[in-house]
Amino acid sequence: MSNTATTGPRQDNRRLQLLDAAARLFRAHGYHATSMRDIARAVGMLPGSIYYHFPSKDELLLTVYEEGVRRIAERVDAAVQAQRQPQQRLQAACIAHLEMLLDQSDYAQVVLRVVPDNTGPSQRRLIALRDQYEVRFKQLVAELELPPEVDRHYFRLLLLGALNWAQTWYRPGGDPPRIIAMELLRALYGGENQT
Amino acid sequence: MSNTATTGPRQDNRRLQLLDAAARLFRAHGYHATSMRDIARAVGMLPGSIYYHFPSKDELLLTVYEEGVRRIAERVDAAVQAQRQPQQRLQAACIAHLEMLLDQSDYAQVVLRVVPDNTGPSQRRLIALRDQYEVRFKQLVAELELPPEVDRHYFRLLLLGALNWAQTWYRPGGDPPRIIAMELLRALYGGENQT
Amino acid sequence: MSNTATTGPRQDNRRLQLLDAAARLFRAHGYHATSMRDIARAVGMLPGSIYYHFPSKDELLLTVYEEGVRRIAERVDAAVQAQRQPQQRLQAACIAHLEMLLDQSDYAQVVLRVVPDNTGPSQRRLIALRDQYEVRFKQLVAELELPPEVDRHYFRLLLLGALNWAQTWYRPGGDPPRIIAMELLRALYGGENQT
Amino acid sequence: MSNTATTGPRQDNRRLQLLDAAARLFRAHGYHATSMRDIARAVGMLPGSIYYHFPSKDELLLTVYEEGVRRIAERVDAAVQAQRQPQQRLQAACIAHLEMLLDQSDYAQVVLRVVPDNTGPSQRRLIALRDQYEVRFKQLVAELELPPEVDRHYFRLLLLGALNWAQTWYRPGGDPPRIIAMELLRALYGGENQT
DNA sequence: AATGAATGAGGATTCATTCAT
DNA sequence: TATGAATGAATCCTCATTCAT
Repeated sequence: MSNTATTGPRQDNRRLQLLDAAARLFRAHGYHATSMRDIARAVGMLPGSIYYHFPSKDELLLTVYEEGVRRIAERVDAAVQAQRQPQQRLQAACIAHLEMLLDQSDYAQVVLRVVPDNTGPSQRRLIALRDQYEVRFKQLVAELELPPEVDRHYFRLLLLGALNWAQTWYRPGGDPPRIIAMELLRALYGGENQT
Repeated sequence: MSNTATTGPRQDNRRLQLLDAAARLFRAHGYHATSMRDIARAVGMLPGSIYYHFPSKDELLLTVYEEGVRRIAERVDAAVQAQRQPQQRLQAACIAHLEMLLDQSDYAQVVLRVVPDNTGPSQRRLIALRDQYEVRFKQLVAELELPPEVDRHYFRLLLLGALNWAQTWYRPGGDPPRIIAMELLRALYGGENQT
Repeated sequence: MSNTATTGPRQDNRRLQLLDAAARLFRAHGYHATSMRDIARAVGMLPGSIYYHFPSKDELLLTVYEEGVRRIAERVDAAVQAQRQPQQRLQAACIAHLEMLLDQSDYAQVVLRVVPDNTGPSQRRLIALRDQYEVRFKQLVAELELPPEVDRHYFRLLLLGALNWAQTWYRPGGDPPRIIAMELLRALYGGENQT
Repeated sequence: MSNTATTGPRQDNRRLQLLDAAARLFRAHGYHATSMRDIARAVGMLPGSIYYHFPSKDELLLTVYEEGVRRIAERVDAAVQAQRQPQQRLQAACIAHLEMLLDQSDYAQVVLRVVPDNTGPSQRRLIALRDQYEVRFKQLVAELELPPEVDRHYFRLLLLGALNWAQTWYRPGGDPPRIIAMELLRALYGGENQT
């Protein structure tokens, strides 16, 4: 098990700085284009000093991933629990998901941006983490009323794909994530089923 | 302008081999994880020899991108022109798009898989190429009959996002791309508007 | 002078553990291939903590060397003193020497295995320690009856070389050290001089 | 198969320089204490440039080993073939062996000096090379007339051990290798069997 | 049209060691 | 007695690229 990002009893200050910097850089440039030197420089350390806190670049990514999943899941779960109606539960999830994804958390963005392919020995763990998060949406879609000819599997993939791909075209300054989420949902539901 | 892959009166044999190898490797491992050595080895050349054909790795990527856009656009355009009804024109486009993206063309896959971020000086050109391709969908959506409250901008982003994200979860052996495209569209249209 | 391992009125527990671990690892992997980390891990310490007990890796080696010489000398001396006849005194020395060297003491093995070359500033001390041990054999050979044309200097080098080199080809499970020592001596004496 | 050290049709100049430098440094400092930097500096190259000629440090060692065995075997075989009598054939072998070992060839010295232990993935090949060389001595000893109670296996180990260990105490300026070899043999044969 | 040989910078990682606590 | 955190230099090696031939 890799260490969780949440600190122990002590301050563990630099470890968190390190993790933050790694998340920011992985998100901005991808895994391969980010060097340990870059990360070290970002926190004012020497490259070798990172290895006191993390045994490898791969493990650093894994820890960022874990923390990313933890954070986005927390936010989405909280948003969902505040709603009763299936339709609104899903909407709340989408908004929270997109806000984390576009605006707020480098950690969460890494989870979707860094393709766990040829990133080292933790590949499978990364994929498992991602899947473990997406299970929520499987459930939310299951609760939903949908026309019988709609395959819920593809409905979920349609929705998540559209949300996740927003990372690609989103630019700060346009519509805020909340609006984007709602517009995408409106486009999806068409005229019917409106709240 | 870098030459397109089809340019050149002569055989230009090795150049094409080189492009094919680059496309295959960029698609499989990403830009940063693919080295010039890898590409050279794949065509039985020495790394230095690539530079007779291409001035840099960046330019190699750009050329693959251009060719990718050319190929997917060609296929999509042909599919669209075979249809008259807006609904079916869009459907045909989606199917062609997804087939290229998932199954058929390393070139096309690179266009979506390699995030043009910190991949070198051609960043902007890459993004422009991608955008230039997506214009087609803007037009196809414009022709479409849609409920008035649906924003056509977001409708397009929803659809393309869902299609493009399929790269992430698609595994050969599951439903073929054509079926996936149609299921996603059915999930999008819900019960209404059926052909 | 660095302290010998037995010095210290107190328990000096960790210091001894440290030496044992260092001896074991130096013997198994050599000086350069053994890191302070390895040694620390072997006794459940952090690398920095070693420096409370020893000022440097070099000094650690020196101490192991000293202890190695002390131990093998002790054993050989005891074995020799139990015999009267020159021939048998030498034989006893060879057996004790080989048993320590092949089987019993990591410390003793380090003395012969780690070539004191570019191992740090103690080089000369290490060589001196080794020489100081070998003096015993000079004496044992001096007592011996030998044909006049045999140079006692080379006789000693022949014998010690053969014994020490056994480290190279010895594998546990073959003849035990005692037998090896006696067979080598028999090969050396040929038919004559038999006890 | 690693490349042999003997040049191809071209000059292959730097490769040989590299091999020479590696042999010299491995002999002088051992494998672990010699860095690629050291080797590069010795031939006026940058460290990375070595990798054009050799794929790894381990392979460099392997090639030196191979060349070392080749050279010493060649010399020893030539010396042996010039003699008829078993006793003198062995003597010639010992002299040649020791001359290579002490004076002449860094390559040969590496074979005996660098313990193939924790030196990387070629360990077994290194040991095999060493064994393959020593087979000669098995044969030479087999031809020899020896008292029946002498085990020829141990006789060979005695002899080779004594010769090889000479590396440890030999200092230029003392008796030359030829004399040393003969003195060791005289010590071994005692008064009898003299030529 | 390509090779052989190299460059120089940078890749991740490990080293022995330090020192405030 | 030791730890936690770091240093600075070095480790082996790979990178994209160059250029005379």
